[in-house]
Amino acid sequence: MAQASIKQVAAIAGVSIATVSRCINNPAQVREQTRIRVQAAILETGYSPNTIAQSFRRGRTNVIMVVMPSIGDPFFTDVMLGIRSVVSEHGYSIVINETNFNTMTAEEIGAIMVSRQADGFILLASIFPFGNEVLARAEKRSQPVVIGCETISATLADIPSVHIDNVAAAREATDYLISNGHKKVAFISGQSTSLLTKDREFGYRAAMHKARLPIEEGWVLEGNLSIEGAGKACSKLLRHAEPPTAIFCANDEMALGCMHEIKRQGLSVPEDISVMGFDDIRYAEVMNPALTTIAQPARQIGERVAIRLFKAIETGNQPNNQPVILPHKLIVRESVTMLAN
Amino acid sequence: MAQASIKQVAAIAGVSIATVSRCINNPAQVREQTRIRVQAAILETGYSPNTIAQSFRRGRTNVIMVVMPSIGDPFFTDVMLGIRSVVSEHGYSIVINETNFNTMTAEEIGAIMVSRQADGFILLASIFPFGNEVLARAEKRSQPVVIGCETISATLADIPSVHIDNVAAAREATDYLISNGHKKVAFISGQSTSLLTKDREFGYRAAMHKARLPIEEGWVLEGNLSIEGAGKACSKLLRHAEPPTAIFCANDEMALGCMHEIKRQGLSVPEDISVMGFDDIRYAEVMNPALTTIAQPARQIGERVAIRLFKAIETGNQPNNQPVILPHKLIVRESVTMLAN
DNA sequence: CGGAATGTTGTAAACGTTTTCAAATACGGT
DNA sequence: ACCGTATTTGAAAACGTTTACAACATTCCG
Repeated sequence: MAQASIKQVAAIAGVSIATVSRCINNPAQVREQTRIRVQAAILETGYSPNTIAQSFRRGRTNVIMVVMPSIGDPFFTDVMLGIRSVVSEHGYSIVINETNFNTMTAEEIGAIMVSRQADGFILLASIFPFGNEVLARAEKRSQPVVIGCETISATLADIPSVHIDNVAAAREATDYLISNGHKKVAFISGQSTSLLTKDREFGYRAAMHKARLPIEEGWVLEGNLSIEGAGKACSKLLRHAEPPTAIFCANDEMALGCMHEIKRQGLSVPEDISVMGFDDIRYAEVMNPALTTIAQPARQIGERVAIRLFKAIETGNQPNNQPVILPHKLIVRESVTMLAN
Repeated sequence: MAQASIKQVAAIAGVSIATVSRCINNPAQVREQTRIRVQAAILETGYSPNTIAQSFRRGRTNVIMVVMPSIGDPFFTDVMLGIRSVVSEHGYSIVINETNFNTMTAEEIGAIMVSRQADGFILLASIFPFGNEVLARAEKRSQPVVIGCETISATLADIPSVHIDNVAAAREATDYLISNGHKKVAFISGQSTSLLTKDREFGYRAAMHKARLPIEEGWVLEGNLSIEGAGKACSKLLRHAEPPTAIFCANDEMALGCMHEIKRQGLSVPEDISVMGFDDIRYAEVMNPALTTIAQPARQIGERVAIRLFKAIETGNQPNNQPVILPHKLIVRESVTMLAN
């Protein structure tokens, strides 16, 4: 037997479908005696409303779509924790859409957003070049968009966002390395499409410049935010004519890749070379040596992003576009040490 | 201006909505001259079909729902890789539903599945007690279900599944510890609701028993598949009157937690105590010492699960219920060493 | 007891699409 | 030019809900 519809429930209970609908959505409105009859019919048929039909009719899905680089990234997973807590408080569900670390084109993302399966979007990935066009379409059907973690290009400055000050944090991290006597500091960035890691690179360069330290050709490399990518970059760094004494990675995952590669080459962290990460994922503390890094308030970012989104959904307006900047924190552990000389 | 509907496109192109629909879904069926006019109208209005309406009308969502313990778990993330590749080949999308490591009740999961938002389900989590009732409902509306990784309770034996032989793998892991001279081997399991880790515990017990090695009271503890949970369990183990010389963890995440705790207590792996994991997540190799563990063919599991699901979707039948058992592999690294004595 | 006010229910329209069926048109062959 | 066939199109129904509106029933008050 196929799934029961509201019609069959109505027939069995001897009422109209409107009454059944009211029993479900607004029980107070229907007489107790009727309600009991309908409840019985629902139980008997095993009826449950067809969500698709509901969404269709209501013009509302009660779904939030989160666009993120990868579900495998522990940092974004922590952000999701915050998002989820707020989203489920509002009785909404989450649909996750991965960009596979930004390899999806803006058009692909746009196509997905356009298909109207969500009432709002949270963008944790840099979608670039991300046309205003896509956002205009989202706005056209009043689907608010909030950006988390990522900074965004100037042309899209009017989209609300929640993130830390990546430039300042990277500067602080680099300063810490410098204050530990390191003069030769390398940087491993993310993909060139990731504006967020560009900001971190900018902070690194600023700190080096301020300390009047040169950045040798070949000290700034692109990992792809992965262990493997960083391993390759690190290997190049170690073979560099002027090898760095410290490596600053744009995320922890890459820092782990570096540490692994350094060990593989028979060197050790931090004795031979210091490594600094970014994000403070849960594996950072567990590493040996434990990873010195910058902590982001991941969960809190998630919460704030979601809160802003729901404000927009509920008021029907895009939230005000002032970016929310949350504090970061340098976490000193064992992977960076004072340069002996 | 709100989002254009098919009606407006039809009006602009001077055709019926049926023709517009055909232009999108079956272009060969419409005359080129007409098609061009319609295309122009689509471009002009920025029209894109309302997916909700399509799903509603078609009675098909083109969505697969994956129920998994946590998106933060690197192992399941790898399984997802396999699932995704197959699913997107079929032009379907994925909706992920987390059980937060099985803290969701079977009723909650059931409610989600029941809401008919997906054409099929992949269960990577042990949902227990998982009533036949829920599955019956899924069957009623012909939504096939395939289980991955998890073994399932006997009563549900007729659901198709894809997984490794967890009992044999755990036996092998334990045998490896024993063959390294370890006689005092502890085991940290997952939550009691996780049948999968029960199987691993069973394998561990079988190997110990076969080697005529006693399992002291307090050697089998419950972590909750997390770093923290394992840390606590490990700490108890280290304070045990008869402390083990090796700890076998039901997953790698917990093995990392153990290694961290052991280090925190001023001991070292593997000199003072050996640690063995399970899953071979990408962090296992990066650890220092690198983690000895059992590798599961995660990606392949994902692919096979998805393939079975689509076979069921396409034929309209539940796939045959023979479980597919994929091979596991012992990965020897550095965290287990021969017991000196 | 009349009527107003309130409470409860049913009818029917609407949401945007796909699809069946029939009608209309084009085309090829004589 | 005409018929038969193939191609192209349109009208209308259907999917399962929610909801505006109207109708009916009940209660309350004077």
